[in-house]
Amino acid sequence: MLDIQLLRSDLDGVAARLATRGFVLDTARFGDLEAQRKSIQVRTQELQSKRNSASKLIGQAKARGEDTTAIMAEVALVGEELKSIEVQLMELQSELQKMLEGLPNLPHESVPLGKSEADNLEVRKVGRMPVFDFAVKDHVELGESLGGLDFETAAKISGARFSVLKGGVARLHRALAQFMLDTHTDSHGYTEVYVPYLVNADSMRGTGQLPKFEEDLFRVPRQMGEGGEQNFYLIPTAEVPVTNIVRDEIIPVEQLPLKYVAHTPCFRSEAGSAGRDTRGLIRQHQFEKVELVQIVHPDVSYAALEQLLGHAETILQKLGLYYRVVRLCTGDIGFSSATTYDIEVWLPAQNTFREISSCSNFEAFQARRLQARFKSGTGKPELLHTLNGSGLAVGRTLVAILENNQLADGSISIPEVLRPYMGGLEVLSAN
RNA sequence: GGAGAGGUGGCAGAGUGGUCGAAUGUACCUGACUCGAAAUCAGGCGUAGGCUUAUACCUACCGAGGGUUCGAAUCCCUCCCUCUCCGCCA
Repeated sequence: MLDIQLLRSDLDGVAARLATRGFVLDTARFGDLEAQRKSIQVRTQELQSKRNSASKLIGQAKARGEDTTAIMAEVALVGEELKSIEVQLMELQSELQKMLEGLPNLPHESVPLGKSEADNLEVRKVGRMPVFDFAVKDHVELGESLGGLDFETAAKISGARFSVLKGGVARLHRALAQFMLDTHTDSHGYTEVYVPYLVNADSMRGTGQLPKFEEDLFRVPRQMGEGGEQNFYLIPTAEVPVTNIVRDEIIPVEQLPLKYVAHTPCFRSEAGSAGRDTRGLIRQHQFEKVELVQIVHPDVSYAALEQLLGHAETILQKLGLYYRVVRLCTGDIGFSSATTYDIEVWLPAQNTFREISSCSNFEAFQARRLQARFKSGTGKPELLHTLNGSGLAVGRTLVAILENNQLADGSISIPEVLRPYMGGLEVLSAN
């Protein structure tokens, strides 16, 4: 959420910056709502003040045993007007709130201008593109012939966009997650957290998934007492529960930065991506991810972003995967993000790079919704900055290992760093 | 699932219709005392919003939402959460 004070003081400036990411801010409507809000709020507070002081007088008069009918008649009139004007004020404020919640974050000045994915900026390529002296197979073919990937059974159990992993492939998948967690906790200073996979609407609102992106989520209705109904939502990323750890909290400045890593499943409805990436593990309703979250002082959030990006890259380097880092342009960054780097891994079977991590600085956008603040000594509480990044998407990393490490006979050479997690296995082959 | 207790400021904890945004303690900040510190004493110390050049002033907030009333932390209704005991259970 943006600071409403900023919209009041520099509406056109905000509109211009939002325009760079293709968002049209209805400045006339905002100005209109604000003007109404202002006059009605002033009037409301005036009336409340009148009522309060009259009520005080009544109390004092009664204490002295005096007659109060005259003043009570007077204040009754105030009450009438108050009742209707308070309703108006509430409606206006919820209109404004709705509008505000629908505004995406302002891109940082350094974000390259652009309309779409095509305008993203390649920052660097790292590693060496693997060369094969045989025809490469894709991960589906490899996984199935290893007896470790079964989409038909998954379709029977659940439907499209689910998978069943078996044997060595299932273990490799687990090994990847363990390796990532261990690396981030042992070498990068993150604290491992285990968090709920079902969260409430407040948490989804806090990180920006709600109200705008409800159709991307799996909602789990929940019957409460006496006809009450509330929803749980399956998390689309660990970002949601982990970042919400600091919702409504005031963190002492000396505890910063908070660095958390969590390994969770992620659930996405993939509404609107029908027909895209239907083959294989690339786009699933359920997948695993190791997520890095940092909660930091505003002064250091951009340094923290570079650091976090480096932590994610380390995983790829240790796995020996070829990848590139891409700076997303204004037209392609996510709703809540001020700056985003994507890491894309090389997939030889597709002859292309595919996203395997996304690292973002949200600045105070999420913190404002979350009321996540820090306090130093005597100072007032201030909003924190929040960041996160995948470190990495486990399913897609598995795809990358299968495809990049395939041998001519369809077996897979296990990266050295994973072997301790695989009982020392060096090559994964059928049976 | 059954029975009970409770949700108040950073924390602890008073407050059952009228100067209560809230006693008191503690933490924190400032000052005095001290060579310095501790102890002690004095003062300050919630959040959000409005209006304002600025002070000042005003409004809202005592788990959430609704209601009664001239007036609600306090009374009524609904919901949520926490704790204790019993039962069941991975």
